[in-house]
Amino acid sequence: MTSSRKPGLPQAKLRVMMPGGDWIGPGKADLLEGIEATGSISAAGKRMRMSYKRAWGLVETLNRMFSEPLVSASRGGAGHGGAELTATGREVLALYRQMQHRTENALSQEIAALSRLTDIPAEK
Amino acid sequence: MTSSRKPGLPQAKLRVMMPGGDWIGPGKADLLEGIEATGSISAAGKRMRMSYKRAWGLVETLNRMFSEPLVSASRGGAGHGGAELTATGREVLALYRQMQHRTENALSQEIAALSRLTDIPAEK
DNA sequence: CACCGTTATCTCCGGTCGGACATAACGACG
DNA sequence: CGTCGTTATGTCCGACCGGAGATAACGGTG
Repeated sequence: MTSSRKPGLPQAKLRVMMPGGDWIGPGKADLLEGIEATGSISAAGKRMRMSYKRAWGLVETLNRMFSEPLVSASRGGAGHGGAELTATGREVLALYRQMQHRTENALSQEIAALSRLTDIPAEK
Repeated sequence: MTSSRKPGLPQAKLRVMMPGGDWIGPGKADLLEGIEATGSISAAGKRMRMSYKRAWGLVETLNRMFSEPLVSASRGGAGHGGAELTATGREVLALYRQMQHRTENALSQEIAALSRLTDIPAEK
């Protein structure tokens, strides 16, 4: 062994700034995914250990960001209320995941180079 | 004209998470560039309309992130003190800019698709 | 040895963010 | 028509962030 290194590789995260000044990043993407998986804003928030207030605020922002809402929510009713992604919502989520994968693939070279710069040079 | 759109395209910003929990994003990259250009932490901060305290804190973080400092600063002396990028600093800055360009190129397709989702559909 | 501009460090403070909690509305269902 | 779980909305509060400003250290230079 000639050098040691902090555990874990550098990791690129993506934030897509939208024209209105809002943005979508890993947090909102995960929340969308959680809503798709659980059918509920509060459950999706709970999964991420985030208060309902915050989860609801993020959804409100997401719904403002595009010309059509990404999340459709309903109170009461058969399933005692719930939420689901709209077609636009699924599309935006898929696009963000696609962007994530593309960046990961595009940056592996530089990630490795940065990781080397966290090496602790061996003793002379 | 069949649709209108908010001005400006979506824009991807990159945040590279480093193993220690710190990260480097557009702000720290611009600050490094400013230090390289001005030879001073305070001048670089001023250019970005940021307090010296904040600029100095960012530099401290940057110097902790890698195995060698990115910025070398000196008080007093010939030029009344100043700061410059180390070789590692220049390398990290170049790598980040490279990553920026690669992501821009890799994501143009999805950026365009997201932009279409901010269109306001034409009247029927 | 005083001067200079920058680095380095401190305190104070206002704005912001998010959590915790409370409350109400909702609407099908039994 | 009461029950239920969720959405929707509010208040209160502590944590954190960053700016403003003060102060000192530094070390060549004149």
